[in-house]
Amino acid sequence: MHETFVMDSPIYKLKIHIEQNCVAKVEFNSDEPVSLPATDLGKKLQQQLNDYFRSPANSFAVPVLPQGTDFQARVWLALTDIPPGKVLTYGELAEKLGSSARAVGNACRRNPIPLIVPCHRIVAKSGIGGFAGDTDGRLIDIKLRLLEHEGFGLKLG
DNA sequence: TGTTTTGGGGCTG
DNA sequence: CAGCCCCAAAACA
Repeated sequence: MHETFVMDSPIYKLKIHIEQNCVAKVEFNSDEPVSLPATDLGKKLQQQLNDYFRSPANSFAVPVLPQGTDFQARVWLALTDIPPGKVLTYGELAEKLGSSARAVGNACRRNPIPLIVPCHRIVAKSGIGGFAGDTDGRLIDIKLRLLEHEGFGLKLG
């Protein structure tokens, strides 16, 4: 089972990919027209996203497609333990995992499901860090706006 | 402000 | 396997 839909959000247009009844990928660069989810999971996720944008305290509870190396999976799982309104540095998460900041950054950079797997809650000790594979531009702006939505000022960066 | 250390991952032979 | 390169970091001089 495979479906893709595009939804609008206060932050950006979101393109959601669903495979094997799991969320598989999220993209922010869709210029395609908005389309409606067809599956139960798609509808549920759309609802959760709307709830999140209404209030950041609403987090996500959806199955995600197993992907990546063992280490990447460990990092991505750890990300889901960070609640809205909290941020960790790459180094702090690395310490929890017995790894290094550089390696954690590598894994975050390859997170296929940004926002839902909240890699935006990881920042550099000095600076904003990257988002969705980029280190500047539009995607960093989205990261800043997500963090702002979750209660942080625009001082990061 | 450099420079070095660092660990995961991809690529090549 | 080794060797080499790339990185969303951080420590250090």
